[in-house]
Amino acid sequence: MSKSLKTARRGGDVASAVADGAGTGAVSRRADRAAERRAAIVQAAMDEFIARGFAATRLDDIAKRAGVAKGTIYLHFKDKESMFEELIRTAIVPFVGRLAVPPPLGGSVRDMVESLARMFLQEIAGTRRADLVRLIIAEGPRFPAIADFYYREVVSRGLAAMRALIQLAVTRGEIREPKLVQHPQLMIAPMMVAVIWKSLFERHAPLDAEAMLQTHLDLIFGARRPT
Amino acid sequence: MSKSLKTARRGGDVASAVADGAGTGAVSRRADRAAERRAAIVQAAMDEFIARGFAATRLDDIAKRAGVAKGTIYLHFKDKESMFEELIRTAIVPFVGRLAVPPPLGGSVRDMVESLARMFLQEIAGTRRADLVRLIIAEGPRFPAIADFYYREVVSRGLAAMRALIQLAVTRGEIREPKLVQHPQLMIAPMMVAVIWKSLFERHAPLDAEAMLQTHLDLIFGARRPT
DNA sequence: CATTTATGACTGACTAGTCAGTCATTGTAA
DNA sequence: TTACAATGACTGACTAGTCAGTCATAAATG
Repeated sequence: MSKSLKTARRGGDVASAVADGAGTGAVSRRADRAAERRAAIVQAAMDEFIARGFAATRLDDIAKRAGVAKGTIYLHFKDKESMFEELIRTAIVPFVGRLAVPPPLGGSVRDMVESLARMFLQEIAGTRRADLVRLIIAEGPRFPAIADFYYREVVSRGLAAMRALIQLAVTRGEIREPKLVQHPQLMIAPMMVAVIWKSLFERHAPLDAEAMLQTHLDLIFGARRPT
Repeated sequence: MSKSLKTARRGGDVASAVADGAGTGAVSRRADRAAERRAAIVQAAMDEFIARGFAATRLDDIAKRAGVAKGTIYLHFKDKESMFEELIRTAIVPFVGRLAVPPPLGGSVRDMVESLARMFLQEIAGTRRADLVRLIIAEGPRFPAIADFYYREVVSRGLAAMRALIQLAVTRGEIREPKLVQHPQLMIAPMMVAVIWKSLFERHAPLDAEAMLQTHLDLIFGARRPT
C-alpha cells in the first residue's frame, strides 16, 4: 500500500538544479516540478491544519492555497488522514537529530541547558512551530499514531537527554536536588508553558520567556552570585 | 440576542429535588424535567466535544447520548457554536470561586501551595477535566471568546493569587528567589505539564504527579530538612 | 382544551474522494 | 534536427455521503 510518493529521484542528476537566476523561475525537469508542488501542498496543508485543526480543514482550501487542483493532492497523499499524519511526522523529524545531547563539553551544565532552552524558545516558541506543538496536543488523542510517534521520537528522547544532563549536574554539584533526576519534566515545564502561552494568551499579556527561563534556572542551579 | 437560555429558575422551590428513590425516576415538575434534560445535554455534549473536538462532534451523537431528540437541543441552545462556548463557561465557573486565595492563615506558604496543587492534581489532572483544559488549548485559537474568557476568569486570577502567595513567601523568607514574583507561571508550569501528560502520554509512561510536585516545591522553597 | 415542550424526518449546503480527459514533457525514429 | 508517439502529472466536474439547523406534528401538562 501507500506507494503514492512520487518524489523519489530517478537516475543521478540531481544537478538540474533550480538555478532560477532571474526570470520566470520556470522549472523544466518533471520530477522537480512535482517535488515543488508537493512542497507547496505540504506548506499549505500545514498552514491550514494549524489554523483550523484537522476536522475543520478543507482539502479545497489546501489546494487553492497551494495553487493546485484538488486531484493533485491525491497524487501525493492517500487521503486526508494520512496526509495529516505524514505532515506532522515530516515537520518533527528535523528536530529529532538535535536531541542527542552534544558531548558534555567543557562549560557548565547550566550553560548547556541554557543554550538548549534558548534555542528552543527561539526556534519553537517564537515561531509558527509553537502552533504545531499545540496542534499535536490538540489532535493527539484522536490520532494515537501521532501521539505515539511524538512520544517516541521527541518526548522520550528529549527527557532522556535532559535526565542525563541533570545527572551530570548533580554529580558535579551544580544541582543540589538529586530527586530532579527522576523528574526531568520539571526542567522542561516552563518551555511548554511558554509555547502554550504564546499561542493562547500572548495578546492578553505578553510573556518574557527569556526572563522566566533565567528565573527558572536560578531556582534549579541556584542564583548566580552577583560576581 | 441569544435569549435561548431557559435554565433560569422560576419561582423559588428548587426543592422538588430528584428523590428518585427506586423506580422510574419519573419527574413531574415541568421545569425540573427541562433542567434535567438540559443537564443531560450538557453532560453528553461535554463528553463528545472532549472526545472529538468541536468540528468533528455531531449534534446527532450528542442528542443520542443525552437520550433526547436533536430538536430538543435547539430548545436550550442557539446553535452548535454558542452551545460549545456556553458549555466551556459553565464547566469553568465552579472553579473560579476557589481561586480567591483563602486568607493567608497560620501555616506556611509552602503548605498552602502544596494543598492547592494537590487539589488541582486530584480534581483536574486526575479527572476528565484535564481533557477540558486540553480542549481549551486545542480550540482556543479558533474561539477567541473562549480563550478570552479563560484568560480573564482563570489564568489571570490564578496567576494573581499565586503571585500574592509568592510575594508573601518572599517576605517571610520562605522563598529566596525574589524574581519568582515576576513569574508565577513557574509555580504552575508542572501542573500544566501534568495535565497534558495525562491526556497524551499516560499510557506510554505513567507520571507520578505528586512526587513531581514535591520535587518542584523543594526546588522553590528549599528541600525540607530531614528533621 | 389550550398551551407548552418534544420529536425526528427533512432540507440544503457542504465536502472527501474519484476519474475521464488534457497537455506539457520526454523519448524515439527518420 | 524535426516529427511523431508515449507518458504521466495535472485538472476540475462529479458522486456519494454527511450534518447543522428547521418545522410540521405529536405528546405532555395544567
